[in-house]
Amino acid sequence: MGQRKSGHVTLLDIAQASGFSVSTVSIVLSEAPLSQNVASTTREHIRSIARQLGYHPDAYAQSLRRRSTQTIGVLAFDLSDPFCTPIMRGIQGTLREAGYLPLIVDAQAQRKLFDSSLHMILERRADGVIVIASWVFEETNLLSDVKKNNVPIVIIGRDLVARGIDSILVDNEAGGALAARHLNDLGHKRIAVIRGPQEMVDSEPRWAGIQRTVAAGGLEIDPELVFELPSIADPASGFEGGLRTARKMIASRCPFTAVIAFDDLTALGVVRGLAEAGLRVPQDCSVMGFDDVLPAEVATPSMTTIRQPLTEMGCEAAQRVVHSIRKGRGKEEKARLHKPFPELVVRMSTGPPPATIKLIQNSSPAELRRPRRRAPLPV
Amino acid sequence: MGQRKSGHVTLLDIAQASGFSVSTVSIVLSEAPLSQNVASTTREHIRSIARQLGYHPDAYAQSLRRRSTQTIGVLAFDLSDPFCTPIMRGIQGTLREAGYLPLIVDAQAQRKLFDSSLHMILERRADGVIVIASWVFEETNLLSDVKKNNVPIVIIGRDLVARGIDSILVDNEAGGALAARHLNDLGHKRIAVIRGPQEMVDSEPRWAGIQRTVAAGGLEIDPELVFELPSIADPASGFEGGLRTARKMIASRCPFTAVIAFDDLTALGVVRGLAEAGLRVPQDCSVMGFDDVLPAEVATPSMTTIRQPLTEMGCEAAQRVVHSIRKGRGKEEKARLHKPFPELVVRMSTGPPPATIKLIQNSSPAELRRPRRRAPLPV
DNA sequence: TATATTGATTCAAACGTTTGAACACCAGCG
DNA sequence: CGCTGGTGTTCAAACGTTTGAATCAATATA
Repeated sequence: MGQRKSGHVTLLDIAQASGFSVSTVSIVLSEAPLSQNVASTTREHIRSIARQLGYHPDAYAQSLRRRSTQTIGVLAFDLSDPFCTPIMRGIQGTLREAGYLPLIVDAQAQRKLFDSSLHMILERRADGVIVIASWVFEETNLLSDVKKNNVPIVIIGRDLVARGIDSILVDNEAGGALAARHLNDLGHKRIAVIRGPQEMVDSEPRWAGIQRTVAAGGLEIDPELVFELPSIADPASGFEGGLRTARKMIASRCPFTAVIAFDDLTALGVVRGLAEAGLRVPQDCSVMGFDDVLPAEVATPSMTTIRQPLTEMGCEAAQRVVHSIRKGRGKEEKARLHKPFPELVVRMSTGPPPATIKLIQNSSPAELRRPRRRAPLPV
Repeated sequence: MGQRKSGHVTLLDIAQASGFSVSTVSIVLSEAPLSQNVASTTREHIRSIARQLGYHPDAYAQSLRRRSTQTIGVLAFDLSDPFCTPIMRGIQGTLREAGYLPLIVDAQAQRKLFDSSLHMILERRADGVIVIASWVFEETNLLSDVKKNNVPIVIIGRDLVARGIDSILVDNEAGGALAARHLNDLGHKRIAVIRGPQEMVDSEPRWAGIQRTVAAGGLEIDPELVFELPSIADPASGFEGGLRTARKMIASRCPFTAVIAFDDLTALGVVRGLAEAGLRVPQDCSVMGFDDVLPAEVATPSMTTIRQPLTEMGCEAAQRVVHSIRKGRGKEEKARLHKPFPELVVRMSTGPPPATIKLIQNSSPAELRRPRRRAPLPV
């Protein structure tokens, strides 16, 4: 057959097989403007041979010559995290429309892979970069290499405007407020909160939003009911963290009727922990998550949660890079922060508080043992 | 700065900045064997300039020249399906070790994207291809183009040995048997089965395995309790399908104490449907899934399921392509089928059957209405 | 002194494309 | 006959690398 040593069919193969020159073949197959001038018989002939030989143009050679790859590097902190997938959807949809190809890279929740992945993207000459960040995110100075090679970059899940990088980050404060408001409206007075691990930037503003709202309702959160997930490297740790925290919560015997968890997986862990203790959701205790990922939707009871507009965020990110690219490489615009609004999704895991708080059914019923009073929290 | 019109720092830039030739710079930076001969002062000088300018070699130019991309195309039918993610993990881990880069492509559960994605992979000159198939999988003749360009290919989730393609597919028959056996051991006599949509190849053997095992126990499955998911294009349809089927099941008033669902998402749908009718899992009815994906694990009650060794399957696939590549391009080995064994994972969604079957609590209790006797099913 | 040997560096061709410029042919026009 | 203007095709350079062969000192060997 027409195989070269490389094993791939090239223009030269087709040229030889058809009797025309490489140029002509190229012009025909790439449908260059000049191809109008090529005799239609020739065109057909060349095309048929190409089909027959199973020719596919070499994207590498093309990009080298054209000096543009039409490619956007997409660096996801962990492709197996259900949080990433709707974002990817959004990105891919938009990129496709714009005629760009995503170069998907998975950091697999490993810090060290972040750096090498970025390297890779640079070497692949992506025309732009989108980073989906999360707890596993190295403040790598490779980001400045990206700028040095003036490749536009957008980051989702982190505010890096200060470093001159376009950022997209949900309004966490509003999200926290939304959650607190919902429980407030249902009549909950004793709400437990599981904060995210310290290094997560989302954690603080969500907590602030919760506090602000609870305070507005004339209440406060009992400090004994505030927990924090441990710093983690482990990706599926959300669920485990929630489970363990729930156990702790119950063991502490400090009464509560609702839990706001840091994210959906954590919330699912809490549900499990409550179930272990014989507590039903939402009859005995309401549980809320954050993000709205698939497992939250398909669990029973389905999870009430604060939905991040993940798909839209992906679209937005893609639009921005593409825009930056088209705008022209030199044009340094001021980096902007986009703060989409989250949305309350009421499902089945929340309801009115129980008439009496039963804490642990199988041991001494410690109903309503009021905890010692504490000083109000600092604002 | 040292920016060319392309906006990327090249060897030439460094050559000019350092006063050495492009060759020398290349030899130093790519750490070619010859670089031993280069004066160490020169080496350092060149390296420092490269660092300073933020140089990254152009993977396109490199691959073009080296005639090898060290890249494996990975075509996933739907990256947002939790089924894919452990496979991807396995693939990526193994590829990384072997020094290959995955070129991840997402068909986003759209048939038409399959073709263009394969095109893309060919154009990107992947040294090999791994396809993760499922219901959305076009029997595209592009697969023969892949062979024409003699790129080794492995498919997961489909048996395409007949077409000369290495295949990896879980032993579905054994899986079905495992599930049936488990329920049998627990003492269930009236088992409902939700088969997969017709076009899914997994469906038939699973059903065969179930039947074989049930028959071995001297029982049979009531044909009234056999359902089939509709043919679907929609990806998240598993859950919906399970939910709807459960409703139908309950409405039919034909008694059952356990359900074997086609996959985990379907099983979660069933749980929801049962809950709607006030039935508890596993006290009133046991439910089993298949695959063992994340949502099954974090649901409460956690889902008893038949685990596919997805990560291992990914590893295996990667090893095979890499092996085929190393083996040499021409060497046409006979295509093989790898049939990994599934594993029963007992969790909380299954238990002994209830003493009395309560079907729908709020309407007339149709306990144990025995269905009309049927002829035994064909083996 | 002539000739290997080694060390440090460079030449130049090649990888598979694209594309501006050039070429060869033919028709029609003055 | 010399021009102009198509039409159909090819030349050759370029994209950024890599690499076998070549170059050129300087030093060691005969």
